[in-house]
Amino acid sequence: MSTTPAPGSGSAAAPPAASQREAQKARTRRALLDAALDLLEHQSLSSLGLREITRAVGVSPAAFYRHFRDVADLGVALVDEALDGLRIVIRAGLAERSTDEERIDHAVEAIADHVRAHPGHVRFLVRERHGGVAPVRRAIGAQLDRFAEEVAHVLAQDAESEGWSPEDLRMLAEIYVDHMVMTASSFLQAAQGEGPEEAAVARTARRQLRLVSLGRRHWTTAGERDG
Amino acid sequence: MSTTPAPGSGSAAAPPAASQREAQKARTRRALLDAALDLLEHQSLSSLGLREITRAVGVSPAAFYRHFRDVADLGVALVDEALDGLRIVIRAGLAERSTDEERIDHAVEAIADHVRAHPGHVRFLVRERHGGVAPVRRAIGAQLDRFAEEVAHVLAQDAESEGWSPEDLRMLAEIYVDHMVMTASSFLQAAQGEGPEEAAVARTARRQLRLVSLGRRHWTTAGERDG
DNA sequence: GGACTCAGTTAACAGTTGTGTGCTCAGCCG
DNA sequence: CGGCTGAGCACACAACTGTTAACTGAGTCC
Repeated sequence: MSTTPAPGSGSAAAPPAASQREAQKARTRRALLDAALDLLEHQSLSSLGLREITRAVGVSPAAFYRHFRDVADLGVALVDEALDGLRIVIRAGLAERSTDEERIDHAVEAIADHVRAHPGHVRFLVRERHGGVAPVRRAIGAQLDRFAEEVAHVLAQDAESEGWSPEDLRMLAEIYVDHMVMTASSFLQAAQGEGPEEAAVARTARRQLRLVSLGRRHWTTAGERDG
Repeated sequence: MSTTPAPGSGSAAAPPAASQREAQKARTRRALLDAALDLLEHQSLSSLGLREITRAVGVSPAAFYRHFRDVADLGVALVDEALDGLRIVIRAGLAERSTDEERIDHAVEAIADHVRAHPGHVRFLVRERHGGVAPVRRAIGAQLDRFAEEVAHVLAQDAESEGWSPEDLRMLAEIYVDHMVMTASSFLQAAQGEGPEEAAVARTARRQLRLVSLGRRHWTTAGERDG
């Protein structure tokens, strides 16, 4: 049972005048979200039943409707939660470090930490990114899109990015974001004994990022054909 | 309703002495697989019901057991089908073309064609790669693993790969395989009006491959730190 | 302290699900 | 031809699903 707090709740999110009443409401809401996350370890959202969730929490099925319209609605709530955490971690890291080498090491380590701290949220994200529930899939897509835009913006401020078109920066950012998701997924598998161990995953991820970073350095001197 | 043949059935797969009896059996088996694929357009495997499939085909629920033990079992059958097709297409293309530019253009076009020809299979693959049904997830993982190994083997025969360790070749191959899956997924979204159009997806994919290819060319002259 | 709000309850609704048993009858084989 | 095999059928089973309705009672507000 995951009793870890929601990823976003680390720094911001002040308790909004909790009048014992809405405090209790918030607690069961959290319980529903957490129970859903636990159940989603072994299935995907489109097969997760409303009753299944309420049973795990210990409330009646009807109580669910006081918090969410749908299971899909709950899913969308989970998306926001899951990606807010990741964005904060990575963006802060990227902006500060100087050399490529440092940035790569830090980013990979940050991903590993995040996966260790919030495995449920990460699994949910990776699984439902292409999953069967349209609203959730769209929500994840939109969030990752926004994320890529931010990364592109950070990259634009590097000295190396001189002469890069916005389109190419965006393309590069998408490589990074996709790679991040894949790496997170690999860490997750490592954590539960499937596939290579965590150290090997980190090593491969670093090398891949280094190769991309190498391609980036030689891009403008070579590229610019193709329409 | 997809009435397209299975991806693998293009070149090999001779009809194994179809005695009208097992021919009919094979036909309903196909019907079950196709119906499942259609239904999976709007949901994921872990929520796909056995009765749902048989109802779509027009046979009784009990008939299902003559062909598959489980819905998960049917899923594994779909995995083999879906990846056999892709592997043949890509591997053939990669081995023949000479310059990077040609290979990239050809690979992206081959992916686009394959997605157009077998959207259901591709969607299934992308969706269930991280999906909630363990046997299917493992089957896809194993197949993609084998795929990456083959790509690494092809890459090893390039002149550019001199001095590359098997581990680094494998790392590079994984970039390519993951990128291929992501590209296929983007084409799929494009085909149904979500996200950028097909031409834009192809353009971005080509640029990304070009950047990776650039990193590859400068790898050995720069790399080889990190343990 | 009395009216009110509203998170959570109980009970019932009509469908649905996976699985088992025994049957039928077209196709195969000697 | 006659016997056998086995794909598909009809039917029944208990268990489960999402959703609605009316109700309860603790917390809030004036």
